[in-house]
Amino acid sequence: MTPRVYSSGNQLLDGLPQADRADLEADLEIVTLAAHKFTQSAGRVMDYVDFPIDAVLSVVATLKNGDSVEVGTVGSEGFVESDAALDSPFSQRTSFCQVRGRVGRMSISRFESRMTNSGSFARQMRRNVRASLFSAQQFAACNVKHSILQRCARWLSMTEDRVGSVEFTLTHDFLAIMLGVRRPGVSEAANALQKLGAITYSRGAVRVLDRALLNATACECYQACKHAFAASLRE
Amino acid sequence: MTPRVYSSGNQLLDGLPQADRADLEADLEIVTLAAHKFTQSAGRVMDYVDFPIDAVLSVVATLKNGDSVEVGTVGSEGFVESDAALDSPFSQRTSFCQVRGRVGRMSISRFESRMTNSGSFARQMRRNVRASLFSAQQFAACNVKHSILQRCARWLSMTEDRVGSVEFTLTHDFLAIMLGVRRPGVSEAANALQKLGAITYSRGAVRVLDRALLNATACECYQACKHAFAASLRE
DNA sequence: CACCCTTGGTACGATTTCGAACGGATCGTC
DNA sequence: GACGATCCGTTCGAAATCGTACCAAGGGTG
Repeated sequence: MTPRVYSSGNQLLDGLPQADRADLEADLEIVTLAAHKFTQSAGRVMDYVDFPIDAVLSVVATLKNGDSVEVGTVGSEGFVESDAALDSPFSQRTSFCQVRGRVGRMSISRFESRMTNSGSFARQMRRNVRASLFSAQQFAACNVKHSILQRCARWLSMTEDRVGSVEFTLTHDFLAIMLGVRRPGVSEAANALQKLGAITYSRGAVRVLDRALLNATACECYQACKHAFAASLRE
Repeated sequence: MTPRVYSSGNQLLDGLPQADRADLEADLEIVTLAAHKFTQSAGRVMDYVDFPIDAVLSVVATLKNGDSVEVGTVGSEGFVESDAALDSPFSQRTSFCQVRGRVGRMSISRFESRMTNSGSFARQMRRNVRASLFSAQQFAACNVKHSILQRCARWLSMTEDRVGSVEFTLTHDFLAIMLGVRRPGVSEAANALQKLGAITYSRGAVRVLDRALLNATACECYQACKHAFAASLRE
């Protein structure tokens, strides 16, 4: 008989050695987040760290004029916010729930305690930070080199992977903010994707019809980030 | 009589507690890098880590079509490459010397040994990674929201701070690659900055005439990154 | 001094994206 | 079933940026 091992639903946690997972359940509060619910604020002390289960969180950089641009997308492959694994209780960025779902929430004190007391835990978190850094860098290049259509397809591909469902809710307006472009720019791109047969789109609900086509329409940044996160879980 | 304490010229190292600095000299080889000399390659094992003294290094993301975009600038406030502080001997990105000068070079094995054996060393490195992450995220937003003129001014401001001299060498062509734009785009912006009286520019040599004006022409991202790196050294 | 190579000023039309606005369609609510 | 709010398709001219190309000036080299 195999021993029952707690499974949180977050890949980062579930990839930890059994010793770390044994007492994990007590440190995690399962919280269901509504779409657009904020989870961290830039410059504020973090009270907790979130390990998404089926929620998708977005990390954004906010400019002085109020514009926000997405600088990271986090699903069950990661956690929010990276700063906690870099010896800081302050979040440098704002984050919120992009697609409704559950997260495993750990108090910052328990997180920090695990960081100091478990080498395997600390390494697992840092490997994820590494992928997040890679991802932010990739976005920097992507934002200046790829078209709105490519970036839309990239975003939808990344989100589909994280949601784990071909359908999820998202308005053009919101996606435009994430990509740092105008709303009609997204509408045009979304329409093009619809005409291609890659997706259908209706009143804030996306459905991916042809995943391969969607992925192929996305720029290389989709695969690059996917591989970076996969590698960070594997190694 | 105050004890003679080794000073490397790199702020990150010189900000370490005395215990860490005591035997630092033996682990550092002072290397003078020529402009455009590569120091790390994406996907390759790192042999060493560089702590710039008066050199300025650039970290770039390279796309499949060969285009490179700068995703990090590193002077004496930091080190290259962050991945070493994130439990990985592999560099995720390519880096090279942007402005000729000296770096303190430490073998990856000595670096890793210090990371495991000195908490203060590890914390100092991770605080810098945190600033690098912030910076990469800021670039992502900047690249999609700010004009070429603003980004040129940002780049020149950042580099002037790191070089520690009002004059340094840099061609329009190279700056265009870093910013991910066309060379004539940079020429126009550089010309505008020259007409404003912020800089002079001639055959690959920039001279900053009016630092305040240059900084003011730059987007907020200049100050944001500056503060992030300053805070990472202070805390 | 003649040459060549690097550097950067400038111009061209093409393309993308912008900012702003209008209007139609769908949905929830009363 | 009427209403208001949300969502999105579409359009407009304006602006930024692109890709490409050509040429002039400066500097190094032989």
